[in-house]
Amino acid sequence: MKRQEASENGRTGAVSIRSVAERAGVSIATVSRVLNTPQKVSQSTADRVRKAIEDLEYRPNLFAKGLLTKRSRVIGVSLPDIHGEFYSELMFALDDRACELGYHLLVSSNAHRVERGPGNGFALDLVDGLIVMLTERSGVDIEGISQLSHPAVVIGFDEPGLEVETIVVDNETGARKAIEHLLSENTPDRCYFVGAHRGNIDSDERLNAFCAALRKKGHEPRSDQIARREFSFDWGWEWAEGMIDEGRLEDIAVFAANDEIAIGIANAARDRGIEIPGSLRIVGFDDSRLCSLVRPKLSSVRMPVREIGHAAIEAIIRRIEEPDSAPRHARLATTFVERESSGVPWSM
Amino acid sequence: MKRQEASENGRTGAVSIRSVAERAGVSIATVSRVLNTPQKVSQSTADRVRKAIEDLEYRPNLFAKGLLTKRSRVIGVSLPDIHGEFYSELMFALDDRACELGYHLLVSSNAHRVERGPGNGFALDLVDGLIVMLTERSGVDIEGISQLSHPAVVIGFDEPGLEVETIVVDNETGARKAIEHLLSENTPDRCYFVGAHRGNIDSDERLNAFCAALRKKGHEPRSDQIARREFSFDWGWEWAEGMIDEGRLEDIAVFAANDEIAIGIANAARDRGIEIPGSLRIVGFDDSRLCSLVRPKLSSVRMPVREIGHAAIEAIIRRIEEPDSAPRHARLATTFVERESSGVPWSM
DNA sequence: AGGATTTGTGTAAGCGTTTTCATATGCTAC
DNA sequence: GTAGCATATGAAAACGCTTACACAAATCCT
Repeated sequence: MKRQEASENGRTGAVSIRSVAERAGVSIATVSRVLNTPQKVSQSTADRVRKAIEDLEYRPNLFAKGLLTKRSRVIGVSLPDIHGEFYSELMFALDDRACELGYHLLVSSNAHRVERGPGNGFALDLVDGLIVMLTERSGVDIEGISQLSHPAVVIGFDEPGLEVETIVVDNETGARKAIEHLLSENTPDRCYFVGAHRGNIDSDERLNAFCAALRKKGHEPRSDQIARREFSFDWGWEWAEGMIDEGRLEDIAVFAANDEIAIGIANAARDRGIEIPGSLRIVGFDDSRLCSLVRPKLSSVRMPVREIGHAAIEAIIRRIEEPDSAPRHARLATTFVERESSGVPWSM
Repeated sequence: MKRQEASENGRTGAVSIRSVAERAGVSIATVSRVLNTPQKVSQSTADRVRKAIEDLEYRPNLFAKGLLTKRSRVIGVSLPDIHGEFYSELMFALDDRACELGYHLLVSSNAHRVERGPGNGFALDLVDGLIVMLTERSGVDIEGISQLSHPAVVIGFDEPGLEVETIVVDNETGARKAIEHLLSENTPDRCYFVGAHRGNIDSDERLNAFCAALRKKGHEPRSDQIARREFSFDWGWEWAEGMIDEGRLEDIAVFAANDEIAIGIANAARDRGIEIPGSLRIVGFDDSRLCSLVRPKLSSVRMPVREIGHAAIEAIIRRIEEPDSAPRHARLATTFVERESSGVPWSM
């Protein structure tokens, strides 16, 4: 009914280091050495042991191993409740590098929610280290993270004297370029920012860049130039509808805090016959694949997602292997990507 | 420099079940029982032990526990190299349910690639069970999966006598509805299918539904009505350009095997002044968020992503807890979602 | 009231590894 | 030829936990 091997070894895991040792006619210590420190074993014995391992399809028990070594080669990843392309891109990047370096990913998007379900928190004690991604300034105990008994890396939040390794994106550079681009054709009093709620780290930083650029032009942003709610298509749409109703969506430039908002605005404008970029110029943020899928193609600011993922993995592994090294703080650049939606108005 | 607690307990893990036992004045067996079988311990001792656990911030060592119980409450998830919304939605659904049931997710998109990197294969022996998602008919050893020493659930592939639990999507129902919808306004000889390469399970099934519907109308699909390459925007675009060059993209209906292809086609058509749905009617597949972001809004076929994720988790946990129960085979329905891109041609 | 059961707790035997220490073997060097 | 050393292997002690078994005390029955 079952397979030959299966019944031969009895049940799962029945083939232990002991079986291998017996079959190869050596002690279990030697088997262990063949696996971990081959240079300490003579060629001939090693070959014999390896043969036995293969014959028996032996795989070391990771629990036993972990019990001794306190290592699992598993990295915990805690993500905020974000959806969309960004999530999958980041996961791929993380997984990619982790795989290369012989690690695995234990993922949770719920980990940060306070004690959800019976699996209290994370399988914290199984992982060698933790990558935590933050998007909100509040509600997270950054102090707590740095005092975890595990090595940790934080993505998305940084602060001068933080005792934890961090990786952040430099929203400022890309955003500034984007806004300066808009300001080259529109006066600062006719530029608008549409973002997520106050407290969202990225949205706030993008807004700061926006305000700074306007001020540099000698214009103090009016409160009506700034709208905040959430990172969604619907919010962009709604905002745009409101503007149109007041007859104010023409001959202006909008810097949206992400691509979805930007597309919401663009769609509303389009449906009401407002030309992009003829009368309304728009720049999004994230440079997601959406940008090239919509018409006109959306100008945006590129997030270095792959780089973030790779850096995070490398950072956490460094922390795991050299826990006493000083935590580093990486800052990855964003870059403005010009497409059609922010073209020079009369170029059409 | 460090925290009080930290130095008190020495290093990580220094607080073991033994420390708790001593502090509470009981044996380690009792501590273990308080944690695992509280009903076997008197109220008063239990309280005392729990107090000690709290004071010491004791957390059981999962490796030691796993060594005995052979359980980690971790589920392995192996995903194919898919990008986009689908991935993140599925992950959320999986995580969501897993969390609720006290399990964690060990994820890899590389696991299926043959022995990539030093972390050979999966951290297979740490997980209690495996969820494997398949998209290609070839290159995967389904026999191998079913004979893994671990419980397993396969998403995306099914076959009559398979000895492994499966969860598949019924591409046929939704696809048929979609095509019948197209056929209500277009003759079968003017309907086209644009999909991914042969061998992709979903694309093939969708194509089958397409052909079946056409045959039912008494029309044997011509080879030029079927185009296959990949699930991408660019492929859709390219196909459409080719059709336009031959002057054949008008007064027809297209069933695309996913939303991206559909949008590629729609964009190409739009740029060349072909009206949708006036002259070209399109239906996509997946019902991703893209559908509502593009203009005209894209008709599509909804994949029950959340349901798949939830079902997969429930299935694998059932297999873990009752390994001898007969493997079930779930088939989840898809549903046609009508939007603008497939509207009645003259309704505009 | 005395044996039978139930209840609460401790003792100790593993679980499958890694790793220290001791031992044995074969060399090199005097 | 024997002291000295590198090399190859084995014995055994952890690692932190669960659980079968043993035992004492408290509870129950007739």
